[in-house]
Amino acid sequence: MPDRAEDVPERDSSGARRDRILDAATRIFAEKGFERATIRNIAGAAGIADGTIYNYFANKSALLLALLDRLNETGQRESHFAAGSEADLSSFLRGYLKQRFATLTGSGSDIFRVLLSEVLVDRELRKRYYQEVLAPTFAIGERALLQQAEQGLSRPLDPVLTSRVLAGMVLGVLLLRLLGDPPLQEQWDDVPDVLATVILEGLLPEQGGHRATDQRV
Amino acid sequence: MPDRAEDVPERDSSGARRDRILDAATRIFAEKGFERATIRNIAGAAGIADGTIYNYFANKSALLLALLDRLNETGQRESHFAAGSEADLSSFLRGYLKQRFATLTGSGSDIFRVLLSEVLVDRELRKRYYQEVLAPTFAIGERALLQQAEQGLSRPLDPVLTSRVLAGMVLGVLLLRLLGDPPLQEQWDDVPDVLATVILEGLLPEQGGHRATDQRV
Amino acid sequence: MPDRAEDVPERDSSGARRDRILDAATRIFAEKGFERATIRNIAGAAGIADGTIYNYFANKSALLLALLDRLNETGQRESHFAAGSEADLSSFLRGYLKQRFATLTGSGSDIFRVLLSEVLVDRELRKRYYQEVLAPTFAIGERALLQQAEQGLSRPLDPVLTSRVLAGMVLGVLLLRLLGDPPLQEQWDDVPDVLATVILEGLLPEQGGHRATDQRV
Amino acid sequence: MPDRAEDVPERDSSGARRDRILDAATRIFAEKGFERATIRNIAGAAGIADGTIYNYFANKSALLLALLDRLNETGQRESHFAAGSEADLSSFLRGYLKQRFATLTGSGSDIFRVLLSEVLVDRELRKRYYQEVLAPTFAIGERALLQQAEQGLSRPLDPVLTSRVLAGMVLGVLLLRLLGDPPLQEQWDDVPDVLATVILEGLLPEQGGHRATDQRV
DNA sequence: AATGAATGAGTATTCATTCAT
DNA sequence: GATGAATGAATACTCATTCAT
Repeated sequence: MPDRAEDVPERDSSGARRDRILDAATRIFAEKGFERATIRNIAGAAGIADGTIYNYFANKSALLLALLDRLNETGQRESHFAAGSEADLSSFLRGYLKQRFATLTGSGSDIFRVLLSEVLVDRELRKRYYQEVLAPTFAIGERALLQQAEQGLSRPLDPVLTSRVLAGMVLGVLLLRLLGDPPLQEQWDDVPDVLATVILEGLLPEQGGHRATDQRV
Repeated sequence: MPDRAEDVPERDSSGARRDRILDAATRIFAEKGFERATIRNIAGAAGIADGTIYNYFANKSALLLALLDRLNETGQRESHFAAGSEADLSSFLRGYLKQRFATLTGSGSDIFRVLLSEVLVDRELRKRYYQEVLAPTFAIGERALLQQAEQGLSRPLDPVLTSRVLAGMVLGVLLLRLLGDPPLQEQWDDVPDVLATVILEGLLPEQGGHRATDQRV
Repeated sequence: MPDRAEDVPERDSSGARRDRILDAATRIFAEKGFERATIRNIAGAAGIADGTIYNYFANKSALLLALLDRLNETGQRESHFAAGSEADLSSFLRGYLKQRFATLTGSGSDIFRVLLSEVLVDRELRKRYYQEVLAPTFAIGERALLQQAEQGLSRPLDPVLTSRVLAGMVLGVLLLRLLGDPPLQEQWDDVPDVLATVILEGLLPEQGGHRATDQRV
Repeated sequence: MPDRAEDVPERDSSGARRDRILDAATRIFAEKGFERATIRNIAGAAGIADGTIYNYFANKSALLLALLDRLNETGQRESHFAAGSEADLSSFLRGYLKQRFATLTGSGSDIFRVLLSEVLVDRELRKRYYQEVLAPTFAIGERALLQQAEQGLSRPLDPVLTSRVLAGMVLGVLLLRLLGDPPLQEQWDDVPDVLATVILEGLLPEQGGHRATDQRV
């Protein structure tokens, strides 16, 4: 059984141990929330002594910040190709949605849940989250919307608020999934398309019948 | 001495004292979050002794649940008239948005923030929140969307997912505001209309130019 | 058994409980020193729960400061009559010595030992001790020495350094006793007179043989 | 590379490294006190790894004991010549004072401060300090006083208590200096003479006016 | 009902010491 | 010998909850 890395901790490089701790923290934070999780819980889950955590992180809060960094790295790695696809609005949007949904689903969604929970309630963390995650996202969104509008490819809506509305849609749907909505969990793969359709074409029925993108679910 | 109610709490009816406590809890929870708020903080803010809180609430968690109930009551009171307005899609949507934005803005947004923070991280509370708040909302939304679609007033999108997408939009935009986004805080009054326009007509430019609702910001 | 106050803690006035805690702290500090004494030790010795200590003192350090205050109060109470006796040098000195020896002997010596131990090593506490205890003592000593010198009742030595030398003698002898010197412990009552003789007349043999005070041991 | 010893510790003889550690310990102990100093602090100050200290000392306490030994060695080395000078009382005393003041001033005073702080509070260390430092000092003092008295060179005071009183004076003045008294720090060089004068001749004014030693400050 | 002192379980963090490399 | 990561016992302090008054 060579791949039982989880159970046989011996031989850890320093970076690997740091990762083990963050993995454990993710698990425990996801289960109990940041405040209710204890260092002992996390150390136990990581299979190390309490004190060892402090060889890698200054304090409990630093664990959360490290998770934020992790989320950021993942997001940036994945947004590389998204930045290049500035073709038409429709494919840009679908690309963006896929990317965000990918980042914040799976194990990333656990991190996101705890992080969001704390961000809502910790002013300092909130500021950091805004600067490192939201602001860059908005900046990209505004630029893309502006480009689209200039080329006549989208309605001339206020790019600032519109980027918020779009990001909010993604965030909100993700949030509803985190809150346990069964349909969103079961049909999660269909969501990007519904979302894209609503965003692109709206709820109102077509009047001319000759819109470019027409996607229904 | 009727107008000393706020400053000099003496002689409170039992219900009024309960309310005082919940008001204090709202304030303190909003400021520090549920876990970091202490019973002593709340008692102090309410101008009573620590122990007195336990005459009105079984424990600290019960305070949070009571706040959830409060939020529910407010929401239900305000959704009465919204339920009746099943006119056209546009006015239904704008009505719905106004209502939700009203409920979750102002002092309600503080409660919402803490509640959301805990809901994300407490399974039991999450279940309750889903059953008491989200599920009813979705039910109303699905029914309304179905009606609209049957009458040909909206595109025939999946009402289940679409209701999630719509609710998610509202939730997401509110969340971004709670996370401190300056544009959303400064131009909050413009948001419902941008949201409505995107939802109703989408981002794509009009092709026939004769859509019923055309609202730009 | 009405005076078993130590064993039957029930019915404590608030002040009495504070005193119980300080008594316990004195005992434990004396036994193990400030740093090695634990709050649990002290609470146990006081017959109360750990947390209760924090209803009376902000933290462990506050216990030490309170002991310093206690020592101060005792000292001041006893120095009342000493301040009045500004008769001749000999009786002033003997009065001063008796007073100081009294304050810093018995249960006071335990407090003094711990306090001194910490004062040596804690800059903040040292400053406070100097301002509250030593500086006032020196001020009194300098004034008295000056008076004596002006009236020709003492040699015209520098009052500033001489007051230090005198205070140092007392302190030093006390210290040697605290360090366990058997002769000082056994013949403690004789010490003030030897001290007084040395201070007043010096070690050198009399040359005129007609000095006022001549006391040997 | 002979002059890089201080900055670049590489290639230390074993004894030199031991000394480096003790020097570092002296510095750190003086700054924070024994209990609040950490092995890591000391290792850092010595420019070595934490674990290395345990190749030279059994544990943290052993560092303190080694410092005590160091102080002893210094004291004994310097008391050699003092022991020989059994001329007259005055020069004996002044010699003794100079010697003690020299030993316990400068870098020695830092060691002394920490040592004293711990000695006051650690029974075992206290016993050792008494046997190794105080007892021998008293023995020498008693013998010297007896000699002086037998030769009629001093008053016939009890040599046991008088030696304590004399040692106490030195100790006490030093202590007051350690406690931060500004006059003692600024006029430290004048102190031995004031002390000697008081000890030899007392405070009382001369009556015959023809004493041998007459020293004022 | 109101009070607030008392409780004591619970927790983040520190740090002397060990030991594999 | 030197290293420094790992250990885990130890501890000050907090705070929800109780209950005698």
